[in-house]
Amino acid sequence: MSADSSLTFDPRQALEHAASLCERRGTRLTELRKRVLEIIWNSPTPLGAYAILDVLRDDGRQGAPPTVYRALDFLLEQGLIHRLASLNVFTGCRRPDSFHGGQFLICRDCGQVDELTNPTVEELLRAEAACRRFEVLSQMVEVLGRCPDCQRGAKARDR
Amino acid sequence: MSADSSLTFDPRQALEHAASLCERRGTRLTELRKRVLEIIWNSPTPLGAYAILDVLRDDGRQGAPPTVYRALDFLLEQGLIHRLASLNVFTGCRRPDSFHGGQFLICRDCGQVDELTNPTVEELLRAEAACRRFEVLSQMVEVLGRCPDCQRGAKARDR
DNA sequence: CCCGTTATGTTATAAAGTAACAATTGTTAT
DNA sequence: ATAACAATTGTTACTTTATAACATAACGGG
Ligand SMILES: [Zn+2]
Ligand SMILES: [Zn+2]
Ligand SMILES: [Zn+2]
Ligand SMILES: [Zn+2]
Repeated sequence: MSADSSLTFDPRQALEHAASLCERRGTRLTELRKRVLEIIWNSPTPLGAYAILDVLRDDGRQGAPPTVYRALDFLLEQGLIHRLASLNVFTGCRRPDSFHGGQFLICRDCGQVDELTNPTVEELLRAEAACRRFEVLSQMVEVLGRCPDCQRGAKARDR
Repeated sequence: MSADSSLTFDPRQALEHAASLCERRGTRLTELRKRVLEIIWNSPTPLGAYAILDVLRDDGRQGAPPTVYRALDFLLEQGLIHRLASLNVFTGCRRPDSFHGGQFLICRDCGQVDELTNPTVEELLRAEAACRRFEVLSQMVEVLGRCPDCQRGAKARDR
């Protein structure tokens, strides 16, 4: 196990990282986009677009659905967030440097999410695609289940 | 490469297979549910719930969204179809005998879908989950890209 | 400063999914 | 048979998620 400086875990670090990434790329992480990213990182569980919109409105900012969806589109393009299609929610990417398909463990009960980055899975899928002459554009892996905490909770209740 | 009698590719076979499966399980593949499954299998590309509803109405049958969603829920429970979360569509399962997480190659351009059943991918994900003490309930792999046909089409247009 | 580009504000609407209750059909036990 | 119960389907109304279309504002190079 080696430390990996590119792994982001806390909001502040993620935002700084995102800012420098966008600068390097010549893309514009505007105030709105940065704020949406911050809202996502500040949440313990992934948020839906309308939940993000609610927070923006609490900020006092005007906004309608397109405001949020456009910011989300940008962040998705930049690989700064992932979309969990099975739940219609968005979560911050912990490895925004390298574009990659998302791999997630999603807790059915508490909604918490753990991002995997298993290169073997990605390669296996690429290989499967290649032998079918299928050109891969993006990959999405979503594993639904129960996190350790929620398993304990359920067991405790069983007694 | 060995032939596998449990692989279904055409609607008629899939329906027969589904009927016998449900009979063995003591679950009821009613006319409505069977018809929804047939509609899904008859379509060259996965269908959304409302597209299925349109076909039902063409049949002359009454129906509202819940009619379709309930039938879809049943078919999902029985493992007779999969839901592609990234597109909000449903597709017939080619291996309904063994419950499994879905693994799909989805063509961005024509919408056609190829179902993979790579046990190594499933095992790898289970292993990743296990070493995080995460209890797996279901898996979903969606690879978005371009099928061979659509690659050729795009190339032809490039000339 | 001017002008083209990009980003955001705004209104309205489409698409996907569900809650709640009524009516019907199927099943089981007298 | 028929009453009682369970499962399925019909029906109405609604919530949530996402996008289209157009107006306004901010940015950035000459
Ligand atoms: Zn990521
Ligand atoms: Zn949990
Ligand atoms: Zn399947
Ligand atoms: Zn195609």
